[in-house]
Order: sequence, then structure tokens, then C-alpha cells
Amino acid sequence: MHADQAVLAAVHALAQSPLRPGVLDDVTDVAQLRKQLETHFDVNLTEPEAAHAGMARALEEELRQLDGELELEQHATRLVRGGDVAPSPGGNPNDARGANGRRSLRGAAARGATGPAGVGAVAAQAAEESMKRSSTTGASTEWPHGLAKTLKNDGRDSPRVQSSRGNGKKSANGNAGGVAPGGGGGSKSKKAGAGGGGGGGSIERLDQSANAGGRRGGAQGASDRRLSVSAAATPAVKGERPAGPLTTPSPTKDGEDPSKSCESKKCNCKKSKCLKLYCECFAAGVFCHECSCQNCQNTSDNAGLVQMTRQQIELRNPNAFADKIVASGDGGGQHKKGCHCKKSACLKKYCECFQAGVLCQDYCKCDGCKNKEDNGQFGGRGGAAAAKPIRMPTLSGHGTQAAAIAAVEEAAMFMASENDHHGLIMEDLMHMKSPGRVGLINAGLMSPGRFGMGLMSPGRGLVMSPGRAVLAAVDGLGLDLLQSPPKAAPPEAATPAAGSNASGGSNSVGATPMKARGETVSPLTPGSGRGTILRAGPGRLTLTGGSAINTRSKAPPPRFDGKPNANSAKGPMVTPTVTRSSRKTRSFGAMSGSHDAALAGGMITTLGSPVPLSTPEGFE
DNA sequence: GAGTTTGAAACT
DNA sequence: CAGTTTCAAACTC
Ligand SMILES: [Zn+2]
Ligand SMILES: [Zn+2]
Ligand SMILES: [Zn+2]
Ligand SMILES: [Zn+2]
Ligand SMILES: [Zn+2]
Ligand SMILES: [Zn+2]
Repeated sequence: MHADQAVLAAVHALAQSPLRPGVLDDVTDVAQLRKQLETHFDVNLTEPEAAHAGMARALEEELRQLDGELELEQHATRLVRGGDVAPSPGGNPNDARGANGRRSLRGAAARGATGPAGVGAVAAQAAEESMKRSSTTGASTEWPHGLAKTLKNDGRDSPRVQSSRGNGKKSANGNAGGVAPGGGGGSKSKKAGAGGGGGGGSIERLDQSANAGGRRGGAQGASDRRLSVSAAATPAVKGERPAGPLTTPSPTKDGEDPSKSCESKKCNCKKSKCLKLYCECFAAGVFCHECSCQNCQNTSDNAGLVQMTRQQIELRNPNAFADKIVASGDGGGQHKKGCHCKKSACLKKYCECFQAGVLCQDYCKCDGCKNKEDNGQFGGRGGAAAAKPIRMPTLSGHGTQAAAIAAVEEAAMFMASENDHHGLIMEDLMHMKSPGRVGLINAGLMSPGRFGMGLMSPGRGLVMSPGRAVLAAVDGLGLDLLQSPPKAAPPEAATPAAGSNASGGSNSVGATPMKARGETVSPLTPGSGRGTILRAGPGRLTLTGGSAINTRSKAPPPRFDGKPNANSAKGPMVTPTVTRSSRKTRSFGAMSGSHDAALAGGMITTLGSPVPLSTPEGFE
């Protein structure tokens, strides 16, 4: 029933579309819906298999179009840029194709990577969305690297933060209650999403513009704090990263100015001079801009010092600026080192896993973790973190190597910069450095950008458009309309990481390349190359949330999320739904694990690090 | 806004 | 490495 209801909800949402008045108006039950769809699109839903290809394609096309139109209307203001909003649902190669990868993300989302929510949730969201139409995206702002941070006042920083409030109810309704870190609740936290698509902007890093122009979509990201840290880290390497290395987090509102957009994070460091990883700005690779820090040395005037400090840190820990969140096989991301939470049950942002929106791994050393996959309940993933598990792209192979390379490049850049004016921002340098790499990265990595995918928006809102929702819903029913195409894999595009999950669909089985599950060790660690690093830079995991945590059932010990009570009743309806997890992946190429290695290697090579990368990893 | 809690970063 | 200390964000009131 859930599925049916979900479908209906979605359908209604669709029906409301001004673009298609009358369509589906009379649908009151699934059977009818089928019929309508069949009639309207001239397809035979009863035997999906047969018709599949052809009709599915047609239908998809239609929906997609509709989707696009709606989006334009509704979010005209939103910057769509490339990423997020992309029309195509899951793996459609079309969109995905080249560029960056949004596809993968999107795909993930669409498929339920996010999982918990399930079809029902999606549909509900869709419906919701239609209602709210106004909402912009979300709420919080993100940093360059994608993390979110809570803004402290200061201004308008996050324009949208409050949106959630405004809309209000949404959250209540539904699904998720709330655990999601970012988004949900309304609390102040925010993060934003800038990156990719939408939103507004993102930090202003130059890079962005560069990318932007090109279109990278979003980035992937990580989360806040140091999770993704890296942005700056290796600038060069990161070129890809959406963010550039240093820049200032400027707070501009999201309005126009692409160059700066809304992001605002500001640190409040008092004793670190903003030259230690304690400082979010420093960790993220940006100069402090309008921060409230004291004795700040992380300024463009001190670029040299900043660089040196950074290099030192990297020497000690090559991975210091590497992303902490890497892609996991199932489409979600995972913390490379794992968290060590003792009291938060990994349900608060104190936990890096949770903050990044990824589930805790076996190698996390947390106590009383409530952010582990488990949950057998529905599809499976439900962890709290669900916050938003987006999948990240995988980029390079061995972390260490990458780190080493990064360090080298960084150094190189620095030197270069010295020649010129210091004032330069690393990003600039980066660009100069190796453009090629950027391209690669963009191509390979992707970034999902937070919302990019569609399902969740930061604020919770759903992002899925009605059309898409319908598709999803249908999918849930088992119709699987889209499946068709042969799209299989885009050319090579790569899809690095994506590969990993890609297959997901089919069988769940084993494939997961990375997961490797090792027992303890974090697979991701450097040495082995299994894990790919996501490069966080800018990335964004988006936390926001909406996720789906499931509150249901057991109440966790600590209250998650922000508000303390809030739910007394809590029992909102969660729409668990999902009869099955719908994850199927549509298109991506499926690749298997091997890729990683290959890709990684390739990438790295390609990157051409100036220096010998040989250093395997060695130290730490 | 002040004060507390928390867990990563830094240090020993 | 483990054990502490330091630190700034997340959270609470
Ligand atoms: Zn700082
Ligand atoms: Zn700062
Ligand atoms: Zn500062
Ligand atoms: Zn944790
Ligand atoms: Zn964890
Ligand atoms: Zn945990």
C-alpha cells in the first residue's frame, strides 16, 4: 500500500502541473494510473518487459521534459547550473554523460541510495514540493568543501536557512523525522549547498568560476568541519574540487554574483591563529574572510605562511588534507578513518560520520553507535546518517599517493605563486597548473552535489520533481519504466566510483568493490588502495538532511538532531515504505571493482603529478 | 549570549 | 601507538 499511495501522491503532484492540465486527473488507484499512463503515452505497462525500451524511453522523455519545465518555473531563481537539477533520472546517460558526474549521484539518489526514505517518501516529498514550490533549496550553506556549518548569525548569511522554518511543516510531515543533520530540523544549522548546482553559490573560489563555466556540477562533497577538508589542500590536485583552495568564504547572499555566493562560514578561532586544522577555514582551504577569529593568520596576506603551515602538516600527515569521506561501494560514502564517538551515539554532528551524512563503518570506534547500517528494516540502509549519503566519486587511488602528490603540487604552486604576487589565491595557481587534471576530475568525479540528485534537498524538500517522482513511484511498484535503455554505460566516462555501485541494481550481491569489508581496518586507508578518495574538497556531502533516518522504532538514546524534543509525539508518519529498496541502478556502467584500481592509477598518472609519486605511502 | 559537551587535532 | 591536552564547533540553557 505504501507504494500505491506513494504513486498516487506523486501522480497528483504531477497532475497539478500547469503544463499538463488534466492529465491524470482522475486517477484514484494504481490500476487506473497504469491505464492512464498507457493511454497517454501509448505504452503497455502491463508487460513492461516487452515495451520497455521503446515506451519507457518515450515516457521518460516526456516526464523529463515536464520535469525540466517545472523546474524552470518553480526555481527560476535557483541557479541551476548544471548539476543538480539535471533532468534525467537516474542514470540516464544523456545527462550524465559527460560531464561530470552528476550522474552518479543522481543516480544514486534516484535509486534510493538514500535509501531509507523509500519510494513512499519520495512521493510524499514530491507532493510536498509541489505545494511549496517556492522553496529554494535549502537551507544551509555550505562551505567550499561542502561541509556545512552552522552559521552563527552574522548577517544574513544563509538566506535560506530559515527556509525550513518558513515552510515549516514540511519536516513534520514526514518522513524523516529528523535526524538529519543538516537539514532537517530547523535548527540553525545550515549548510548550504552551493556547490553545484544550485545554489547558490558556493564559495567564491575562483575555481568555481572556472569550473562553473565549464560546468562541473557540483562537487561532491563532504561535509563540514574537517571532514572534507581538503579543499585547499592540494590545490592543484584539487583543481577539481570545486572549491578552490583558498579563498574566503564569503558570505554573500545567494543572489547573483556568481563569484561569491552564499556561503558563509566563518570560524571563531581564538587560539589557533587559524593555522591548524582546528580551524575550519584552514582545513577547508580558504582564507578567513569575515570570520570572528582572533589573531588570524589565515589571510591572503599571509599566503606564504599559510602554505608553509599547510605543507608542514602534510608532511606529518599526508592525508591531513585529504578528504575524509570516500565513496563506498554502495553508493554512499564513508569516513576514511572512522569516528571515535563515545557519547553522541553518532547521531549528532559531533560525529564526523553523521555530519558527513555517511554511515559508520565497522572500523569506526564509536560506542553505542546508532549510525550503522543495520536496521534491517526496510531496504536497508537506514542509518541515521542517512543524512545524506551521497555517493562520492572516487578519484584517486591511494590516499597516500594522492596526498603526496598533493603536497608536492602544493609546494610547487606555492613557489610559483611566490613569483607572482602572493596575493594570489591558490586557485589561480591551480588553474595554471594543470588544467588537464581538472578536466579529468570533473569528468570522473563528479559531484553530486548535494541536491543534485534530486531526492533530497537540503531543506528537506524534496527535490524530486513530480515527474521523476512518478517514475520512482512506478519503479517502486515494480514497473520500472525507465529501465530500458541500453544506456548502459556511457562510454567510458568513467564513472569511477560510480562503478562501484552501479551495479547495484542487479544484484545485490556481492559486488561491491570496495566494501571489502575488512574487518577492521579501514579499507580506505592508504595503503591499499581500495578506497578511493573522494577528494573532498568542495565536496559536499550534503548533509542536510533529510534524510531518512528512521526514527522509528527505537528511540535513540540521545536525541538526535537538534531539537530536543520536538517530537513528543514523534511518530509522524514516516513512510517507511519501501517495500523494497528500490535501488536499482539504472544505468551506470557497471563496472566492477576493478576499475578502481585501474582508474585510480590512471588518474593519478594522468594527473601527472609533477613529482614522482612513488612514495607509496609510507608514513603517516 | 554564556556555558557545557564533544570528539578530532595536536602534543607528549 | 596510547594517553593527554588543546581546541573550536555543536549543543544546551
Ligand atoms: Zn579559524
Ligand atoms: Zn576563518
Ligand atoms: Zn581566521
Ligand atoms: Zn561517530
Ligand atoms: Zn563513524
Ligand atoms: Zn558510529
